[in-house]
Parts: sequence; C-alpha cells; structure tokens
Amino acid sequence: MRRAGGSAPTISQVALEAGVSPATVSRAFSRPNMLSPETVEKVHAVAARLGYETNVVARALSTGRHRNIAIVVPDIANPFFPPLIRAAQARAGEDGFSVFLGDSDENADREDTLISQFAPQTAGFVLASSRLSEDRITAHFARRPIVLINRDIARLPRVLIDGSRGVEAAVDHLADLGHRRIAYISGPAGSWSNQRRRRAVREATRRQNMELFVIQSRAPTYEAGSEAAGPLCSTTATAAIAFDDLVAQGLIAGLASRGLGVPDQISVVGCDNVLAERMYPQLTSISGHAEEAGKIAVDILLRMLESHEARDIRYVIDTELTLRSTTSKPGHRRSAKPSP
Amino acid sequence: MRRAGGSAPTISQVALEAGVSPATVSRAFSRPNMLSPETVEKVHAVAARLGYETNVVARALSTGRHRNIAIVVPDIANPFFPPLIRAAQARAGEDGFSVFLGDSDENADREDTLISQFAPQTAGFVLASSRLSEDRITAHFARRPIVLINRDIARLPRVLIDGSRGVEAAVDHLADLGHRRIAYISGPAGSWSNQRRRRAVREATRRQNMELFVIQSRAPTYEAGSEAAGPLCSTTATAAIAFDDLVAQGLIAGLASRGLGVPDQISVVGCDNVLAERMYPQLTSISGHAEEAGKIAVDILLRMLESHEARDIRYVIDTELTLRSTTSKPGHRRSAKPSP
DNA sequence: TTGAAAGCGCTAACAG
DNA sequence: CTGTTAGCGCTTTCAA
Repeated sequence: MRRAGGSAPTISQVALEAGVSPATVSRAFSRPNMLSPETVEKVHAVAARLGYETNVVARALSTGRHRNIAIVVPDIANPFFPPLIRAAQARAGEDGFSVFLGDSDENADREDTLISQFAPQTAGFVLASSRLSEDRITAHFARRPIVLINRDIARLPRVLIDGSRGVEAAVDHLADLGHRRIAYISGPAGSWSNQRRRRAVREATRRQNMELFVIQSRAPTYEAGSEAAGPLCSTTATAAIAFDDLVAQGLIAGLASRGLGVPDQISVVGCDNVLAERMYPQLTSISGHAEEAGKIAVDILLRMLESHEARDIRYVIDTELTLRSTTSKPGHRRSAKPSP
Repeated sequence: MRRAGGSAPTISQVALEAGVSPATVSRAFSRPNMLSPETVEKVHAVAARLGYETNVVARALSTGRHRNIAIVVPDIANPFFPPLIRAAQARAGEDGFSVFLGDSDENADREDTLISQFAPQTAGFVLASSRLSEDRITAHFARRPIVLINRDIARLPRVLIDGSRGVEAAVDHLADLGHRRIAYISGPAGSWSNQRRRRAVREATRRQNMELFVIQSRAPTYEAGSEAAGPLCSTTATAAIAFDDLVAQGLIAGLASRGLGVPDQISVVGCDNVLAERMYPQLTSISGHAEEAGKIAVDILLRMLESHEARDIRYVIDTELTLRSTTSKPGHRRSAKPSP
C-alpha cells in the first residue's frame, strides 16, 4: 500500500531546511533551554512546516529508553482486570506512556513469552496476578523494572489487595448469622490472592470453631464456579465464600440448577466486588479496589523509571465486606447429603 | 537502578562467541535457508546459551517495520470489548505481533491522541466502535493501515456485527407474544451499531404495525440503563429492546426498584449476548460475536501489512436472537402512566 | 555460503 | 550556544 507523502521527515531534513545541525534540531525538542530562543523557534517552525515528529524508535535505540510500559494479566475477560487495566492505562497516558497489553491465558509459559517479547521495547512491566514462578519473575526483574499486583515477593515492588480483613469479616458475619460449617471455593493454586484468602478463611473459621470445607475450582471462571456446586452439595456446609465474584456467580447458578436457592438454602459471599452490585440477588462481596491497584502500580513504576532505583515497596490495599442479599441465617438443605 | 547482568546480549556478542560475523547471526534467524544447516545450528545454540533475543527496536529502525499493532476501544470495562481484545491479541500473538491497547473513554479527541501517540511505533490499527469522525479516520488511514470494527466507512476495511437481523427477530418475537408497543433504549449517538439497531427496530415495528418509543440513554453503561427505567415507565411500552446487555442489565435493576418485574410486567431484550446467560433471570439477547470480530479484524490487518495493499473489505457478521427468560406475554403494568 | 561495511534516525559526549 | 562525531543493534547490499 502506498502511503501518502512517502516516509516521515527526519531530523536531518529539518536541520538542512533550517540551516542548523541535526544535533541542534534534536536539542530544540529535548532540551530547548540549551539553545537560544531564536534557534528553537526557527527549528520548531521548520519542523512544524515539514510535519516532523520525532521517531520514537530511533530515539529508543539511541537512548535505551522508550516511553512504553506493558501490563500483563492472566485473563482480560475476567471482570476483575478491565477496570484495573483502564486505570493503569489512564495513569500511564498522563505521562505520555503507551501501554502494551498481554493476556497470558492463565499460563506461565505464555506469560514468559509475552514478557520477553515486550521487553526490548518496554521500559517496565506491571504484572497483575502473575502465574510465573518467583525465579522467573526475579530473572525478568534483573533486566527491567517490574511492579507486581497481587503477588508478594520480597524486595520487589508490589501492590497487594489483601483480602484477609474482608474474609475475616465475612466469616464473622456468617458466624453471627448462625452458620457453623462453611466452604471456601478455592481459586488458582498459583494465585497469591487465593492463598491469602484461603488462609484467612482457615484462621477465621478456626477461631470461630467452625468447620471448613475447601473445594478446589478448576479456574477462576463462571463455568468452574458452576461446576463447584456439585462438590459443595456433597458437603454439609450452609454457606460458601467464593474465590471471586465470577466464581460466586457461577456457583449460584449451579446451585439454582440443583434446586438450591441463595440465600435461603445456602449463603454465598464473593470477592472483588466487581459483579456483585449488578447481580440478582445482589451479592455480598469483599471489596476489590482494582482501579486503585492499577493506578498505584503504574505510579510506582513510573517513579522507578524516573529515579532509576528500585525501592522495596509493599503497598497494601485493605479490604472490607459489603453486605448485600446473598447471606442469611442457615437454611434447610433439602438435598444435602451428610459428609462422612 | 543497576540492572544485574548488564544489557541483553546483542547480535555481535553471539557472533563473536560463535566465531561468525554479525550478518550471519542475523541471517540465522531471519533467513536460515540462506545458510548451511550447521552454521544455523551452531548460531542457534550459542544464541540460546547466551539468552539472545532479537532486539525489535533495532530491527524496526533498520527495516522500518515494527511488529506492533494497536487496538483502540471506547471503554475496556464495557464487557463487550474484553473478549474482542483477547481474541485480537491472541491472533496478533500468533504472528509475533505485540499489541498496544488504548481506551478512549468514549471520547473522540482522546481517541485521536491515542492514535497519534501509537502511530510512530505501530504498523497498523484496529479501531473498535470508533467515536471519531469519518474525516479523522480517513486522515489516519492515509498514514497507517486501519481496520474498523462496527464502523461502516466506504473504502476502508471493516468488520461489522450487523444487529439488523437479530433485532428483527426480536421484534417479531415480541409481536408474536402479543406486544403492540415497545421501546428502544438507544446507545451512543456516534455508534454505528446503535444506528443500525435503531433503524432495524424502527423498520420492524413499522412492518408489524407496532408503536415505538425511543429512549436515549446517556451512555452504554449499567447506570445509564438503570436511569432509563424512569423514562421507560412514562411510556406505555410493554417491552424494551436495549442497546446492549449492560444497558439491559441496568434497566432491569431500575425497573425492579420501581416495582416492575421482568418479564412479568415488562419484557426486556439485550444485545451482544455477553452478560445474558449469566444474569438472573437469564436475558433474551441478540448475539454479539465479539471474539470473531476481533480475530477477523486482526486477520485482515495482518494481511494488509503483508501485501502492502488495502482492499475494500466489508466483512459482515450476522446476528440472531437467543431466547431466554426475560420475554413473555405483555403483562399488567401497575404503575404505568399513560403517555400523552 | 559467508563477511565487510554502510546505514536506519536519533542522542550524547566532546570540542569549540 | 552550536557543530562534529561516534555509536545504539540490526539488516542488507555488495563482494568474495
């Protein structure tokens, strides 16, 4: 395809036209105050007339600095991430940074590939809910600044949405309602959020002298949540805390198809608060603060890029429980089979 | 920040280590069949050992080709787009392309800025539901290949999800149920999809001799949908077709808060089929095929980049209606006020 | 089949 | 304040 106007004007063409050296043109843009005002003006005028725009690729090669960052997530379609991505993108845009987006499809190798692919044209990374091993993350960090979201690795900058408090509150709330046996529908094994939440459930139930059933879901998806309804039914749990809202949503549907109503027969609590308000019945859920996490992560990353040093930041975002309509007193389970 | 291990290995380092010239290393990757098999193997081995990866920035500067594309959407958080983005990204990844993501926040100027910002390091664009004027799109197209999604501009490559058929089916379905007055909850004025759908509703209702109320929603969001419940209530419509599932979801909630049940008192149909199945009650909706659109768009774009010519492609994806639980015979509207 | 050498467009010492 | 020069890492003629 022939593109109109041929190739873009270069710095040398502007220089020639303006009767100065290429270096002067360069400086007119990057360090105007190093030049006499008239020169700057003259150069700018010529540049504007020629439609000159600095070639970021050339500059990147020359300086090793590119105004690009990349953000990698396990699954764009998981509703937790879009708000995070949007906030991150908006924050990056404020500083004139462009952002690459990578979807690892919940797959560590794919994530690795994406990072390597982006690296040469990327100043730094935001890795959200990374599925990579600590080793691999550290290895990448040795080459490029990285800010982690929901992954807690010492000495790496990270922003963590800590579900503990919210989960505690949820367990207490359930206990107050009279529940004695609850289930945790667990998320991906490699997920820090999941580990954190699971541990919090375990501790809180122990403290409350409640019985806990842990049910592993295949993935953090609606479908997996729906499938988890089966295993849940074969326990005697009267309430469930799901890894996230998506799983909770699936779970509720799965329960419904088994004739179990929420909250009448089983209470359900979600996490991330991302679908909760829009569901019917509205889901009692633990706050997510995804936008904040995205914004803060980019904040930190940009600051690192500027200062050229990595500080051991561990930014923790606290969570709380929002009560809605999917929890109530333990109901009667018509079809519950007693556990062994 | 001092990065361990210094900078990434270069082609020359590999060359030195392998006892060949830089040119040979380059060819070992880009044109292996130009070299003797042994040389290729040797180079690859050394490269792997050193962890060499080709620096795409340098290559881009040298060749003028960068393996980047950008995809720009009005709102990442609108559930229609994530699947589209994911599919696009996956398709691009197959060919080793990285993708920039831009969120225009439903704002034409912002969209313009994003495109200009990406352009210097981008081979081409996918513009989904662009809010830009035709002029501006054409102007950008003069510099870089663009594929449009859901925007119908003659002579530009575009993939269109045409809601007409689905909307027709929805109106017919509603007519069959006995509805005589229906409302269309309209989306963004600049949206091709919206224009298309609105026109289809208008024609189908005329054909069916139904009365049509058009209600403008502020934006394609849950909140706007919810707000639209008010205006809807002040009509005598017994059914509504919403611009998309998100608006439908909000609408149903807004209706509920006014004591109006769906489908008992009002029937509701969504579009895009992206939330529908997971809602309660499950939403009757018109299919969206967002993934297909994303994949095809990138397909076309990559083909353009390869062949260096723009063909006037107009790829239309048809839609159909999926019946679920939010439509039924016209009910009794307790609180309906007659329209003037 | 391989190497030498000349750039791609820009930036960054170093001089002047 | 401004020009000269030497690359950044890769590709690509042109020779050998």
